Amino acid sequence: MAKRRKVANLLALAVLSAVTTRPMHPYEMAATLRGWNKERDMEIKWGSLYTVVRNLAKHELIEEVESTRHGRRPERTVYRITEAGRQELVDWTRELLSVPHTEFPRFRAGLSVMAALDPDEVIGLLENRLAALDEEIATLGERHAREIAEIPRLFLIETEYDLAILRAEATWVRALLGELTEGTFPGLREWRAFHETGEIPDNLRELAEKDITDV
Amino acid sequence: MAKRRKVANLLALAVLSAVTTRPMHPYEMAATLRGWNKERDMEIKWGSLYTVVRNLAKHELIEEVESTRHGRRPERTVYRITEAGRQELVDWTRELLSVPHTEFPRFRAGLSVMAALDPDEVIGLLENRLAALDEEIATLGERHAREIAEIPRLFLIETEYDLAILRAEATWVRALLGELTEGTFPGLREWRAFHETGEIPDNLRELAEKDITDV
DNA sequence: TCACGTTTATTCGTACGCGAATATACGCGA
DNA sequence: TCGCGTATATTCGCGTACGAATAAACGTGA
Repeated sequence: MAKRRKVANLLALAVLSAVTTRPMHPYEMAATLRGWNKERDMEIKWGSLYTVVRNLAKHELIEEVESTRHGRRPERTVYRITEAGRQELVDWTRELLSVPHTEFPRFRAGLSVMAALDPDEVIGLLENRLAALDEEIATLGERHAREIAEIPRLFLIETEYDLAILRAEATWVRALLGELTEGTFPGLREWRAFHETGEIPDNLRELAEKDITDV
Repeated sequence: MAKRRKVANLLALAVLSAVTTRPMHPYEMAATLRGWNKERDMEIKWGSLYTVVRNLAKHELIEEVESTRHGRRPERTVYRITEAGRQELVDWTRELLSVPHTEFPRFRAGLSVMAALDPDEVIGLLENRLAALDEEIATLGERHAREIAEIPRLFLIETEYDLAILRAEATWVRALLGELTEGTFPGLREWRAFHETGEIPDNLRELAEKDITDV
């Protein structure tokens, strides 16, 4: 499914959704998206805005309406969405909702090299993480409670998703921490020994060389 | 906390962890990382390998050991990790484990523009997603069960994390789907009406213009 | 009213990420 | 032993994302 988009940057999706409401010039798009708090939903780099807008126009997903100049200010080009653009917005949204895309959170990368640290240090680090997670969950939860009074749930749904995932991560970290502090994590002894003596256990050495043919 | 890394690409972290075991030349690093299934843990683009290695060397996190040539083959440069490199690996791992980094999964972006689609279509899309999620959870679960027999849990911990998050997402999607199919999702009527008539309800129009001053 | 910070609005330069190309060597079947 | 597919190993060129620079206009407090 997940096809190649003519303009791949997600900021383009946001721009399309903004110009759906009415024609705008780039800075107005930025203001609109900021007003909608779109920065909470995706990684937006405002430096990419004009590039993205130009690319959208190049591929005729939006088109120029007029170009005016006020006083000595730089020229402002107003764009409107095209039929193809409307189609792209809908099609892209469909894809994002229906096709799970394998993501690589940085925490996952960290976990994958966790063995590089002493287990006792890992305990401390995970405790820090957990505290930060709990705090973020609290903050987000309060904000959501505040906003749900004014904004239809349809437009806060991403926050609810976010909260669910954050809670799941906190739960998982808490469980792992439990195993580590209580010493029930299998292989904990060898892991600790490795960091005390600096010696790699035989079974691990074997593993490290797995699948590596002599080059 | 999260400071600027001299080499920011996560592939650099993987390279550092590879050359920790013994000095290697780039292609050997690739083979090692592939043997460790590092591609499951982070987005790895092999086209970036030589750039990353060069940058690591430039910043003296790894250093050249020897440069040999076999027959007419291109020259092979063997690198070893430096003390600074070892430090970077440890420090980076610490950061990844302890500091939660706000991520922007694509699904979140999709949810944030969900209103662009008809609710009845959304139901179908989410059902697709759920099916795919369930299947992936099953596959991952089986693989984990198979591998835990041979590999210490310490090196499968990312998979367990992955499973936990996938399960949480599946649960959340299932719940949302329930509300949509049973019609208990608040504002569902307005959402549907908007897509039938194409008319934006007054309270939404107001919202859409929120925070946008006349430009 | 004038100095100065903020908002409005866009352009520019470049680092670097990465797809694709390149080129040799090796294994193995016919 | 010859041909061909695959593995070995690295270089190159292009696009684009994005930080930083630019600059006018506006608001406001003294």
